[in-house]
Amino acid sequence: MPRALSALPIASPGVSDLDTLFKGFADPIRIRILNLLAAGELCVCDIVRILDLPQPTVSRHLAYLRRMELVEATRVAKFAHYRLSAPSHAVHANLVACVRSCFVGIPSLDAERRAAAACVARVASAC
Amino acid sequence: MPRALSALPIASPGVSDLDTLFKGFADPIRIRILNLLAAGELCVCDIVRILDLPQPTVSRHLAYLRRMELVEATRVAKFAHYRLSAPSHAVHANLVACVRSCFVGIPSLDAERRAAAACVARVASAC
DNA sequence: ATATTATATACGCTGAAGCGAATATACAAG
DNA sequence: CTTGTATATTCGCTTCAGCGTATATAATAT
Repeated sequence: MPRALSALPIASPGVSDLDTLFKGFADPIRIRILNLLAAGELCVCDIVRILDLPQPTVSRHLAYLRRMELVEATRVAKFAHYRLSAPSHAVHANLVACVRSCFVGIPSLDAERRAAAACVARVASAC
Repeated sequence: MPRALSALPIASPGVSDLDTLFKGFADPIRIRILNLLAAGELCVCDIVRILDLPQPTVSRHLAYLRRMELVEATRVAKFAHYRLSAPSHAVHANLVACVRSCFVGIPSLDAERRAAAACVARVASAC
């Protein structure tokens, strides 16, 4: 009796999956957004405020990241809450881990990640 | 007496360095080329043969990777020998490590890397 | 209903990247 | 010098991504 394939986690990606993944990271604004989301779930207005960018710019990049399946969103009342998706394969997992480890020590990213963490800390309520 | 900064290796990159780095990986052909070079130094004709792509296409992507400082080349007689550059910071190092570890198990990349390794093995001589 | 806040999308434009085909350069061999 | 092999670059073209502006949608409040 053959073993069932494991449900979701970690399949073998094709080259085009890798391409998609790296393209998701291949923009300075998206790098900054992914760095923020490494601190936890944020709504669009938090990201706009922390990165100090026009809202349509942020929304467009978030839509791009959603298409690449690098982030997920849920709507809670007026707010769209974005978070990093669970990695779908080893390379994806590695890149997310890299955001959490290798990005530390880069001053501008450190500052933005701290601001995001403060936002996440003010949990459910205002922000 | 303050400690001297270590010579070349591992400085703190800016966001635009990260952007440059990820853009280098953000193309299926470049992913395949970087995967080949993980096996060792190769000349352009090897890469052309293994990937079965037009030579100008390969040369153009190699030029791109050179500009991004992801690869280096030395000319030996008629042949341009390409290899991965030494990582210039932690994120770069992480990505190169990812090529060597996470790319393993992806069938098409495995096959191409094996072909490259065979090429590298036929060391100095023909190939 | 109207206004306000949050978010997403469409439009027109610009710039960069990719391709195939052709051409240029570099070197070796005859 | 001519030929042949290896590599790089240029050209014209197309596609895509990014931007700012404006507009659409969604939910809440008045």
